[in-house]
Amino acid sequence: MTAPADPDPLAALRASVLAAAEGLDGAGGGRATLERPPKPELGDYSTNAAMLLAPALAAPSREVAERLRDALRGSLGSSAERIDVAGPGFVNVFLSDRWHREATASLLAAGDRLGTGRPERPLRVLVEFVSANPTGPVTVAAGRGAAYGDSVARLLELAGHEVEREYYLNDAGTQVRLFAESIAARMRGDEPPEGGYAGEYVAELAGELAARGASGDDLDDLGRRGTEAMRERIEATLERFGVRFDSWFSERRLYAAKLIDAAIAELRERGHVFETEGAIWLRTTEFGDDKDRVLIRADGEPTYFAADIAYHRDKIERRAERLVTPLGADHHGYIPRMRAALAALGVDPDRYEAPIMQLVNIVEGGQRARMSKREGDFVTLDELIDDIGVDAARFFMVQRSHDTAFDLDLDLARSASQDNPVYYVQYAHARLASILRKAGAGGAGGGGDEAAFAVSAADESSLAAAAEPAERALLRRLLELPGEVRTAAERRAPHRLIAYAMATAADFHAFYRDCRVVGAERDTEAARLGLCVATKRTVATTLGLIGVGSPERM
RNA sequence: GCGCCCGUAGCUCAGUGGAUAGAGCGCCCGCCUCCGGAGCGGGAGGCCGCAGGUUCGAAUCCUGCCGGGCGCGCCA
Repeated sequence: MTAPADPDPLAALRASVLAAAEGLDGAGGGRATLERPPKPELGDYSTNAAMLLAPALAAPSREVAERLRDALRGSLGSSAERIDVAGPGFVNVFLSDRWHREATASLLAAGDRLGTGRPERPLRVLVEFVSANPTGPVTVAAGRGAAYGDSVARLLELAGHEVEREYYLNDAGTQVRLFAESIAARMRGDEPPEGGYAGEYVAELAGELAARGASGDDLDDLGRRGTEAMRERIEATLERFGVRFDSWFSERRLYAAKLIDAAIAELRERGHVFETEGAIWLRTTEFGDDKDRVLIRADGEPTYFAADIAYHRDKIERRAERLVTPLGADHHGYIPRMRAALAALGVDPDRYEAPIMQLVNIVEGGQRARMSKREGDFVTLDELIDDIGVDAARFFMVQRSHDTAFDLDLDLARSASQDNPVYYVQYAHARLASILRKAGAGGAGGGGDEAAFAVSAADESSLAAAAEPAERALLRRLLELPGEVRTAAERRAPHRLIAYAMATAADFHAFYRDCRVVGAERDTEAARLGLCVATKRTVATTLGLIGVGSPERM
């Protein structure tokens, strides 16, 4: 019974462990983990299942572990070389040469679909991100949201979900009016109004718009032209950053299509709307919010919240099953009311997810750059890219959990550009490319022959077993990719990929040190070249998820 | 005052119940007749904020406290 090229050998191994645990008739085995022991001498993989089962079986965990070990000996057969019980009841598995050979073959058979997931139930996910007001350039803070949101979108796609990237354009309302007034003031040669936009770009924009015949008297027109000009700039910046949207959803469209009225009508119909003090309110306290919220102000204008309800209702009507909406930390107080609004519409609020983006401080010369858009005193994403490049910018911004505020030290990012972590990973990729070129597997004219080579190497019978510890360590690392992608996608945690990429690069460098590839004995060379091909694809895939390039040469 | 987030090595941060807590940077010591030294190996450096609790086992879960960030508008 050969099951060659199992698409995910680790998943298969985990399934065997779970099946064996279930066979012991205890409850609670479902939470069992399959992980790597802290020391390689302890085994290739380890499970804690016995300790979880012990209470239900009313038996000492060591004893349960021994029974589990016996069951696994039967089910794993020749895949396992040895199975131990250790410590309080860990079951440690040492896998055989055969298993390693099959695992290598499976990596190569996966081709460029490496890491691709197939969830039990693929979801339609709408990732709305950046959504910065079109009243100024993209700031670094918004850039972090862009890097994060785009990586989450890429992750969800690779994990097998259907993803739409959307930018919500606040091209209506108070801020746009202020923006228009600021432009008009500059056209007259005046200072912008109190609370207006003081940035130099406003003056430049005023000049451009005047040259194109815009009038300083028509604020609606100025607002429209001004926000459209900024939108184009924003789009260009994000494009440069490697971020592209499937759709730009205009707030103005909500008004034009009477979607706000429709949303409020539905809320009223469902009995959650009331009027007092001349305003129209939504009773969000009924759904866990700590105070009720205004939908229509006493002056008759809908609030931002009302527009946002209409927008999210529209997302639901477009059949989005999950609404992933990274928000700046200063908006986190907004989440309970949005959840309440969705609940009031009869929508499960858990479909709405708002990961909170904590601050990123740009530090230069030991000082924090200020980033107030209205005061025009900020670092733009374009400036950051000019400074440290797209790859470093995306790598650094995704490196840390979205939930953690961190300092991005420009001096460090610049001066470290030789020893930058991003180059560490990219260097591994370039080195791999070089080895494959040397071996003739990369082909002189490009990577075309690499795939053909991989296919021929995917026949496990031609491969030597990975015998060296460094080979096995690298192989096991590569096998983790599907699980890493799944976990990172589920947790909306692309920063895990950085850690994985670094670990993969480190394992590769150790392998490179210990294992001669080109010129090794025939089966060994084939196996090692196969490992190189798979490693190169793994690194490229992982970096690709972060939007970082994988150079063939550096 | 209330709510959310954070507190882990000198610095920036990983680690959402497992074995002796990790990475990068910085510091110290080694390694290029050999597939790329943008690399590798070794070392120093930790009351995982504090105090209780839960359990076979806690950086991880619960409670309280201390410290920091961000919110608490008929602004967006």
